[in-house]
Amino acid sequence: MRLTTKGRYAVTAMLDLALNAEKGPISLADISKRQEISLSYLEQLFAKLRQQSLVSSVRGPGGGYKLSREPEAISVAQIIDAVNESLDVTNCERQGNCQQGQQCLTHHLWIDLSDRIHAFLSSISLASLVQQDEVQEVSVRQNSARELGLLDVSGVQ
Amino acid sequence: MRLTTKGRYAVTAMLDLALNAEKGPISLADISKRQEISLSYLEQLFAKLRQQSLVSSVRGPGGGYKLSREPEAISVAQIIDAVNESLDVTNCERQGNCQQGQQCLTHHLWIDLSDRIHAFLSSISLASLVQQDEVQEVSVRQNSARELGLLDVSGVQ
DNA sequence: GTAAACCCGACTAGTTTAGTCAAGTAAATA
DNA sequence: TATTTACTTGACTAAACTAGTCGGGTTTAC
Repeated sequence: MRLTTKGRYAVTAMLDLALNAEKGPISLADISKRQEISLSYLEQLFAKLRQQSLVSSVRGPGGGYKLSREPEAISVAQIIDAVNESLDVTNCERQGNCQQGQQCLTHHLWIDLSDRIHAFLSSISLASLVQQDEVQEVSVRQNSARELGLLDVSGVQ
Repeated sequence: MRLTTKGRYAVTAMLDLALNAEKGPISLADISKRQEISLSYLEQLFAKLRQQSLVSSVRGPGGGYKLSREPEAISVAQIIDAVNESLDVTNCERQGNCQQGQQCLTHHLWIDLSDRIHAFLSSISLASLVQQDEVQEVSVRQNSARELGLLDVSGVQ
């Protein structure tokens, strides 16, 4: 299993989309500024999110991305899966052939942990994240800082 | 967060130690054969396990490693931690300075997931693994296959 | 027709994993 | 005390992956 910035960026970007949904299509440039994620990298991630039908795109000026389903119907697990990060912590991809075609000593333990991680992240939808107080606060901060021009966003990272 | 063969090997090797404890010190060569883990790699892992006082070593002929505590007092989380694999899935190492010194949008989510993974693996001791039926079965298989010479272990992987 | 935005593929520096290899040191037994 | 077994340490490495960059497209609103 890996859970790196790739998966975290994807979830963060999708949450940004959910939070700003009422503004119409959101450009990757906007997400890039608000969330401080490289635009080119976002393009890579959104290519995969689009392939998995989690977002749809609108081309041309004023275009951008929007969620292709209700935020209630998109779980964090689905997003991480879409960008090819696996939540599986077994070595054998759950097949039980970890040692000469048979189960290794700790197979059951890793299956169990994988199931718990998956269950947790499947139980969390974008909609439930949007409702959290912490998320609301950060979102307000991000939007106000930007509108007030307080952040020098130009060349940062 | 990473959970790779490094952490899995460490847990497997420690469980092997717990299962074969009554035989006295267990050599890395034995663990290497039973669990099919490279001897040199085991040496690296056990150096770290010893530094964290999870095992103690006995030198000389007939020597090897043994658990330095009761198996009830060693958790899977401790073992993974000892070999420098982090169970933390945040980007900021829980510090909350993920975005320009303040929390990123998904900070709380990753803290929550990290806590759950840690709680799960902390709740599992070597002793509780030893008692599991699946583990018992695999252990019996490993020992009998070896004593009967059914496994060609020489050049495999 | 031009600019805003998405789309796509090639490339890459750096890090980590999962080891190998070689040269030791410590201690039990003959 | 010689020998052997086993631990100990450190240097090295191929392959894979991450987290990007770069350069060119294409689509569409105005």
